[in-house]
Amino acid sequence: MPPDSEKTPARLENRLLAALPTRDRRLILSRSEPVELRRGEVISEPGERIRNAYFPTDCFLSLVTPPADHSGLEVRLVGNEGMIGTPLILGVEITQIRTFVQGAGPAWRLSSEGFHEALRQSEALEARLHCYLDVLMNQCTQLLACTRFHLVEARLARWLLMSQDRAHSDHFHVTHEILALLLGVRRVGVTKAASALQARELIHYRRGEITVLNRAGLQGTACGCYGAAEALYEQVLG
Amino acid sequence: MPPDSEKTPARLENRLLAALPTRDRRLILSRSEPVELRRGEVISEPGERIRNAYFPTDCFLSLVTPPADHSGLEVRLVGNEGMIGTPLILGVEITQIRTFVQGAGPAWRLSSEGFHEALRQSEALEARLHCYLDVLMNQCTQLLACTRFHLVEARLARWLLMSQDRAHSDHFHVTHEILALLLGVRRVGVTKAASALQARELIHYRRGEITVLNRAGLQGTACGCYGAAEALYEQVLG
DNA sequence: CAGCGTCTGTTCGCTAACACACAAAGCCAT
DNA sequence: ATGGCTTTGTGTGTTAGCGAACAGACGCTG
Repeated sequence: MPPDSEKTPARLENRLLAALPTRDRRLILSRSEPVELRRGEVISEPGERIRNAYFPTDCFLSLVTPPADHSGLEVRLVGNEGMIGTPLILGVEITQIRTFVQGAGPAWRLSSEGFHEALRQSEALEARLHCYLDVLMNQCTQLLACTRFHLVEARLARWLLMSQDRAHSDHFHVTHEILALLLGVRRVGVTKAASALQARELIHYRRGEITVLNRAGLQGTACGCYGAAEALYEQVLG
Repeated sequence: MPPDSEKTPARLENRLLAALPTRDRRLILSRSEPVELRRGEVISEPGERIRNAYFPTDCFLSLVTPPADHSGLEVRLVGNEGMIGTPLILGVEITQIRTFVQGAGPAWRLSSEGFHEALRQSEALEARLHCYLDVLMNQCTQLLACTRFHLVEARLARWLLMSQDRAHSDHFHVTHEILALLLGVRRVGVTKAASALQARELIHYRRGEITVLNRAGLQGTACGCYGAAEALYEQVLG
């Protein structure tokens, strides 16, 4: 279902938690506190210890490999369908990637200790997060092929669609510069692809403010990876 | 340590299992049977149910996204440092990728039921496999950047080194055609890169038989991803 | 030893994306 | 309103890798 034109005012839930039995959901929410994440806020850097887990409710974040011998590359976009701090599920407390906030908004936060307690006490939570991990691994291999074979314009269209889903709005903030970092291409490449999309009236943008005008058109331009990744999630966790 | 010039005759163990306490190792080995995998043998296809888990002892396998709108692409190379059937660790019984044998040799095989029993009864096994999963996820993101940014010649050199490690020999079988499928490039691209390496006397090949002549030289040509991926494994599981 | 399939080498034209450099336009603050 | 910063647009030349097609070399098998 395509999001409404305006941000839905209704309170959003995190989809990993919403599907749990009431008891289990209470168990984890009782250990959580609501926080507001600001755009650009950095949640983790490679090599750091993971202090908190986050369950986004109406915000979304990018996980990227930081610029090293290359320019940087997004490996995952997480909204209220996922969580931040997945290594904790496996008992690992060190992250290898940078996480930063793409779209500002509320999330549940709990300490790694609190998360572990909840995980030990709720089999339903553990089972669901295990399924989530499997989806992530498969989405990662999909992203691998996508990044290798598909053109920048298609990959950009895909990113915009995913972002629209996670923003729950057809409007969100992101500059060409940032997109270049996420897609692993030059900023100029983004400008070229984006203006092509704008020329076809699929999107409109202006100084970092992007609006999706024609979602169906974007889907036609995006590679099949868009639908495939979402379908996999729905099939396992939906 | 570089492998010997000839295949080591000593019986190899699977490194995930070898590090377990004796009790736990017995637990899982008692449910396993030794099998010989033949080169080219297909272990799984996308969408299939996972019937068995495998712990390679002296063989190695490729996991690939099958050719779809593109040519195919290797997502993982597994030898006696890993296992086949990782979704089972998360309680998932469906695979999304093709698995086939790259280098023939012995492995332990056990049914998915047997694997689950062992997993339930051995916390040490579960903990170790969880760590393995975390390593895999990180290696996948690394592969993503590598595939995006590095040149074919460097990626080929990396693959040869990884393959040499897993073959425990400086000689193994693989054609340019297969390599093209694994690296996600045209066969011609492999031929070009491989002849460059051969011209510099780093390798020798002839009709699918490849020999590594100068490992240090190959390492110089390969991208840093080679060392990084191995180091991550050693750090967590070594 | 004839024949066929497999494997490797080479060529030609093409294009997506690169690197570098600079211009213009919008927005904010002093 | 002016100067400075951020964001977007454009232009030139280069390159790695693509697609398609073909030729030679090796090795097995009948």
